[in-house]
Amino acid sequence: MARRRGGGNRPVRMKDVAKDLNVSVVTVSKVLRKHPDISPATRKRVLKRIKELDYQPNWIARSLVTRRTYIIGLVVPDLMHSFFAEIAKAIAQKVRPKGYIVVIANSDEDPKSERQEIELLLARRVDGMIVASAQPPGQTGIFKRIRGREMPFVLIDRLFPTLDVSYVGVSDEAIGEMATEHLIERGCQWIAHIRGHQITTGIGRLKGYRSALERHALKVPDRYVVKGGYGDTTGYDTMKKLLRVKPRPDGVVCYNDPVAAGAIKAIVEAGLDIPSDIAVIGAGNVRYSDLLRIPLSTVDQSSGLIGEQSAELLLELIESKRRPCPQKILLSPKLIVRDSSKRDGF
Amino acid sequence: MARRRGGGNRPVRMKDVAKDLNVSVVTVSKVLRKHPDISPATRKRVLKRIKELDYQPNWIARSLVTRRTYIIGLVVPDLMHSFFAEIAKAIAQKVRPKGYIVVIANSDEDPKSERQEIELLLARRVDGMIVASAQPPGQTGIFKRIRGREMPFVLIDRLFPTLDVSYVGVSDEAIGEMATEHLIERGCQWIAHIRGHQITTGIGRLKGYRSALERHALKVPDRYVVKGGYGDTTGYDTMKKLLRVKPRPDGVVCYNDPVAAGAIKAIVEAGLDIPSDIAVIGAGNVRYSDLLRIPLSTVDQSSGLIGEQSAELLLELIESKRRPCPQKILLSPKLIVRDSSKRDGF
DNA sequence: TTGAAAGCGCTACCAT
DNA sequence: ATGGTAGCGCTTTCAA
Repeated sequence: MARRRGGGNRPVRMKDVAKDLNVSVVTVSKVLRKHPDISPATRKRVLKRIKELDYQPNWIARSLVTRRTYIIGLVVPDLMHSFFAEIAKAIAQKVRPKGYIVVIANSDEDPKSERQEIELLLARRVDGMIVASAQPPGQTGIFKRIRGREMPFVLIDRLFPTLDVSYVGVSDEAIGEMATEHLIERGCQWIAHIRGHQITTGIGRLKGYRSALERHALKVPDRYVVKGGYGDTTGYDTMKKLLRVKPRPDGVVCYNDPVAAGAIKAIVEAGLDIPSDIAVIGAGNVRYSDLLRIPLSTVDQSSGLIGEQSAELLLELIESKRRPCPQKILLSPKLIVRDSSKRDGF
Repeated sequence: MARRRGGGNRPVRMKDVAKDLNVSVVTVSKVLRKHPDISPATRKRVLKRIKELDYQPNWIARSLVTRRTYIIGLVVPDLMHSFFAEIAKAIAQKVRPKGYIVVIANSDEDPKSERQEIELLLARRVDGMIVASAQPPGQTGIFKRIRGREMPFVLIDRLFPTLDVSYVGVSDEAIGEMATEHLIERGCQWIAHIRGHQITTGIGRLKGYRSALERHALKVPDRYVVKGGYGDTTGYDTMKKLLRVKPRPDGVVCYNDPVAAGAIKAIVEAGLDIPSDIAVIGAGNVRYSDLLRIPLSTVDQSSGLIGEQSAELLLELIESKRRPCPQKILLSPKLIVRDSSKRDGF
């Protein structure tokens, strides 16, 4: 007994368990995989010895045979953005009970780096991938490559409409519309938009902003739409410019919460009141939005749900023999009203 | 040629490359691992065919032989806290060039869940682990287990002094001292402390707070130290209590930035001015600290550096034959002065 | 410089 | 219900 514990201290193998019990390796293997045709007596003996020896199955060896790694790859533009961190967390939670682990890759919002990360995951033979892509709208080559490898994958957050693949996210157009609609209801007349440079999501929100205005027959000149970029600080600088536009905007729809936070700072510094002079709304409902001096109204993108649903979709793709058709899940945005937009209507 | 591309579309193997070229599998293998004794001619032919067939080595098979997975496990209490997200990012960046991928596990600040995650990584035979532990101070069993498995690992952020293991982080005592010292310099007399419940880091910062006061012969009664907990909102409630203490504190050292953000909110709501009535300082220098209405002074813990250094340490442990002795790296905290503490001294 | 053989630890398949 | 055999795709060793 207690063999292999000497020189080298290598981990216990099935063979060791089997030998101790005078059964075959196959029997042990079957017990581990809960195979039905094993007598209760043998099963018990095996289980007992396994515990005694602290045996742990070798995933690598198993993977080699089954061609399954039980690893899921997640590619995000920026783990530091709490939106993606939350998605990552939700995914990990969802797949863990099924035995999968999650490898997170950062693309840093760079298309090329994203492609490299995906190649790496491909080479590692993960069982499936979830990608919030930083590719520009037309660039779908990498996704075709993934599909060519017959690797299950799900896109999240950033939609590529021309592509027939599974997707989970919130309609950006709906986000833009909902935010704008809200400010209109609150009596804003001159609603500006700080748009994101991130083409795929930025365009959608801009479109939503425009269609909401249109529906309410509000004419707002183009100079009310300004580029805000993506970073934390850009909202600040952009808002400063916006304050010089005449007539001064009385409402601002921001691409996302970080941008909105910057905008708020600029408005307050200019000595104006939020929301009575200018109402502000963001998108994403990131964690700290409530902690800003003026708590920020926002459109929630239910990041947790995105994570859960995409994980579920992916597991289906992985575990079903016949590949189900790609499915696009559009989640509804939710309006969160805080102080930054709490002004009376007319 | 182009064999194995038919039924099933299984990935190309070394064998396929070899057969096409009339060389042995071993030769191909050697080329891939840059083994010296291969003629330049053969090498070139092999490389060419590999590219043509888009061959990718099977990591699983390789792992089975070499007993190396090239996977590193990272266990953090909360990926949503940008402090840990940044560490994760830095680690991934550091180890990637060497071919490692990183699996991130969340413990949700729960000791038991952390132990389970660690067990999982152990079972997966990762090459090494980096953990920011949520274990209470005395509980070192799980670390001994990791060591028993001869698994290289590095502790970060949370130090366990009784344990002789590698560690990278900032001295919590130094953080507490630096923050307190700063408020003293700015002329605060009645400095309160909102402490964290997180025993291992909370205790250290509290200690630093106390010793700074002592050095300056400032007597501050115990009622100036209150429990703030760990979440985002607790700083708010705690600060409210603190405002009723007489004489009213004119400075608050907060356990971390999220707590400080809540405290700021409470102070402003009470109609008091920051920093002239009360100066506030946090710790962690999280991303949004600059975006709060009153930009928050803080003690930076250089999360990026923690990631880099711990990764470096771990790689050393993994890649050196003879295990180097455990090394404890204490990084220096850095003071970041923003508006929340910018008041004149006396 | 090249390659045949053995084996990493497991599972699949088919006898018994 | 149990087990022998044959791999999975690679690296290692050693002989040629």
